[in-house]
Amino acid sequence: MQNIKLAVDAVVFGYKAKALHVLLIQQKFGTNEPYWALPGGLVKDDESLSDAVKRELREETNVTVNYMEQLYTFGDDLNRDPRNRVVSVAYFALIDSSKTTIKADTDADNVKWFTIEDVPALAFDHNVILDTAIKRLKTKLIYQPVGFDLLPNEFLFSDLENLYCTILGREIDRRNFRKKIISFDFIEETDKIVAQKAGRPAKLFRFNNKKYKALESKGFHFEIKFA
Amino acid sequence: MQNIKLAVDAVVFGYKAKALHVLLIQQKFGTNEPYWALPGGLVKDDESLSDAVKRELREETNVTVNYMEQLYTFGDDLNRDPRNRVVSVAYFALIDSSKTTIKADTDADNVKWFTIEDVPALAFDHNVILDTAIKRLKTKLIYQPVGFDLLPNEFLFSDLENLYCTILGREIDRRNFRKKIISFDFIEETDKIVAQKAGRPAKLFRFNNKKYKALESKGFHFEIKFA
DNA sequence: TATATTTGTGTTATAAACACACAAAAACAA
DNA sequence: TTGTTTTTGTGTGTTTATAACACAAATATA
Repeated sequence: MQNIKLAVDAVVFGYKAKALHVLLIQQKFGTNEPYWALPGGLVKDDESLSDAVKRELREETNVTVNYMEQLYTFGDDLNRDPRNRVVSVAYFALIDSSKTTIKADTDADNVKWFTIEDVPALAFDHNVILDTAIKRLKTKLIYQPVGFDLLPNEFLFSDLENLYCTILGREIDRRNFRKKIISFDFIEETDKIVAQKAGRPAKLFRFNNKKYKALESKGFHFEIKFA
Repeated sequence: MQNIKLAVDAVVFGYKAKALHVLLIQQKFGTNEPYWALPGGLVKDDESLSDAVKRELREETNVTVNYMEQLYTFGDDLNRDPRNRVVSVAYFALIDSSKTTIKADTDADNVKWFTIEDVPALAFDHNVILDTAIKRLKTKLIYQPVGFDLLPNEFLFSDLENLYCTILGREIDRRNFRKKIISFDFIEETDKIVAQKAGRPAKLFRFNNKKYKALESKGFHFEIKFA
């Protein structure tokens, strides 16, 4: 008779104030020390894995995500949860944080965005899960147009560029970046222009997912590489 | 009280007779219809996921793999196993089939290599798992030097080329392919020359994993693309 | 010794990536 | 109102990588 518990955890990324953020929760456990942790919990018997993540995210953080995929299943460390043998299927999610208001709900005590640099020591092996997710995000940014899932529908070029710079952690040439992105047919220039804090006002752009999907099905491969 | 079983399954690829093969088993289940299936089974309480796969592979097929990584966790279909709720963590493995002799062992009835084209209807959702693994193999061939894990230590260029052609399912230019591969510092020419069935004898080449790892850690990115 | 088969090799053309600097539009301060 | 600061917007030449392409060398076999 097997006695292994199955859980799901979610790494939810958002991009605010020119920095990559991750969504963490602090659960109330009686008088236990209040570790921060990734949102997640045990899977129910009659529930799919992806439904379980969505339910936990709803219950604990009240967010809905733009993009989600399975990340990795953590089950090699037998004591990752000291109480039980728990295997966790981790998910990777992206969110437009500008249109989301997080709130503590039923079983969570506290929900908060942390910039990646300020993430504290987390419960269980959640720092390892987070590191895995950050690596995945970096490679996905290059090979798939997931950056747009971290931004509002209509975005400034400078925000997109800054997102790539800060997440990948390197300088990029503004002109070459812009040239490349604009060469994609699924990037649309709107006729809206917004004022900045200082300097010349900027155009808003839009990512057309329908056009992207059409191109992708014709064999197009998104890729953004820079030195 | 949760009642979900946790299993592991392995998709083991081999390359023989100029074709991609996968290792399947047929278990004895009393008088049940003998479906072919991926090697795998339930995880033990005191065993890591990767140990579980290795154990099942040893017990059921007696192979040791060159390369293994976690593939995906299948747990969205609640009835993928009609008997119980079973969530399976699938692994992806590569093997040099020339130096491996498979054999039926303790709890397996029958073990066999199938070419990808000849794979029958498998047990559970194993055809879905296999398809996922094939996709993963195709992308890994392009971005990581895993092709060498399907070949003997010392291999013919024509075998490597044929491996890429058949797995990716497209023609490649022999001269450009060779030029590219040889340009990598981790490909070594041996001084061995072997006779062919017909035609000019060919040199043996070797993949130097140590050199590859050194380059990789310096930021080198393997990539093979062809039109 | 001629024929079939497989290995081995170079060059040119085309496309993509890289490096690089200045003008335009606005806000703010003097 | 003028100049200073800040941010957006744009083009070209250089270098590197990919793409296309054909014939000679070495062996086995008829």
